Amino acid sequence: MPELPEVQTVLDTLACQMGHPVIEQIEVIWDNIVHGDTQAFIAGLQGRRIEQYARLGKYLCFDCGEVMWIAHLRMEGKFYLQQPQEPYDQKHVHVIFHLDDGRQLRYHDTRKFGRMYLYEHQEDLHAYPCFANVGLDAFDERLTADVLYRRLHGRSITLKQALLDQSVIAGVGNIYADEICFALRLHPQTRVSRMRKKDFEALITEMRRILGGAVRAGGTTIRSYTSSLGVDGRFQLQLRVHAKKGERCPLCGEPIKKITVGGRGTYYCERCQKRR
DNA sequence: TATACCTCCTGCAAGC
DNA sequence: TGCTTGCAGGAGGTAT
Repeated sequence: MPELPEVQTVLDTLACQMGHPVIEQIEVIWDNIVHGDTQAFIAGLQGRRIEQYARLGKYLCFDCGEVMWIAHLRMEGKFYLQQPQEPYDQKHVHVIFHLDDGRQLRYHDTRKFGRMYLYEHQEDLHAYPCFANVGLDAFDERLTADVLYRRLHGRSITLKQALLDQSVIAGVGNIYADEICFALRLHPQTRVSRMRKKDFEALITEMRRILGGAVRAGGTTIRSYTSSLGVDGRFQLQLRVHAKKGERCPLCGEPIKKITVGGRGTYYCERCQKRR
C-alpha cells in the first residue's frame, strides 16, 4: 500500500517522465474512482496542462492552473505512462488520460479503492474539501512535538492508532507505523496519554528519519504494492519488524509477533518494545 | 466529541 | 482438484 515515501516516489517519477503535458482526452471506465460527477471531472480537466506537482500526506496533487486534480492511490493504485499501442490489463485499468505528446497515462487499481478529485484552484493546499480531515504532512515544519502533544494528550487511543490517524499526521501508513514504534522501543498499544513530550520529540525525529530513508530508497515494494513507471523501491530490505512474524528481532533475537491494533495487522518485538 | 464498526473491492491463502 | 470462506488494506460514513 503506497504510503508517503511511495507516493513521493510516484510523484517524482511522474514529474520527471511526464513533464508538463496537456490532458487532451479522458476515459473514465470505472465511475467510482472519480469523486463526485464524472462528467464534470472530465469537462473540468480536459484541455488543461499539468503545471506543477505536489504532495500532501498520501495524496498526489496535479496543479493544472485554474483547477487542482488530486489523486489517492489507496491500496493498490498505480499510474502507467505508456504508448497507445502498448497492451494493458483491461480488467484493472479504470481511467485513461490521453496526453498531447501522444502518450497515455493509465490509472491501474486492482481493488478499485483509489479516488480522484477535481477542484477549482485554491492558494492553500489544505483548503480543498478532500483534505478537511487531513492534518499536517509528516515533513511539514509546523508539525512539532508540542503540536502532537497538544493534539493527543488526554486521548485514549494507542500509539499505533495515532500514527495511522491522517488527521494527526498525514502520510504514515501501516508499514511505517510499525517501524516507527520499533524505532521508539514503544509497544504499538502504548496509550498516547502516557507519552511525555520528549517521547513526541523522539517520534518526530524517528518518523522523519525512517520516512526520509524510505524516500531515498524509492519506497517499499511488497506484495500488494509495486511502484508504477518501472520503479521498484528498496526500503523493504531495511524493514525491521513489519511483515516479519516469526523472524528474529534484529536487536534481541526474540521472534517478532503479530497482533491486531485498531483493526490493522501489527508487528512488534515483545522484549524490545515496552508498553506504557 | 471520541471511538468503534461497517463498507467499498478483489486477490490470495487456508480449509474442506 | 475445485470450491468456499476469511483476511488484508485506507478512508469515509454511520452508529454508539
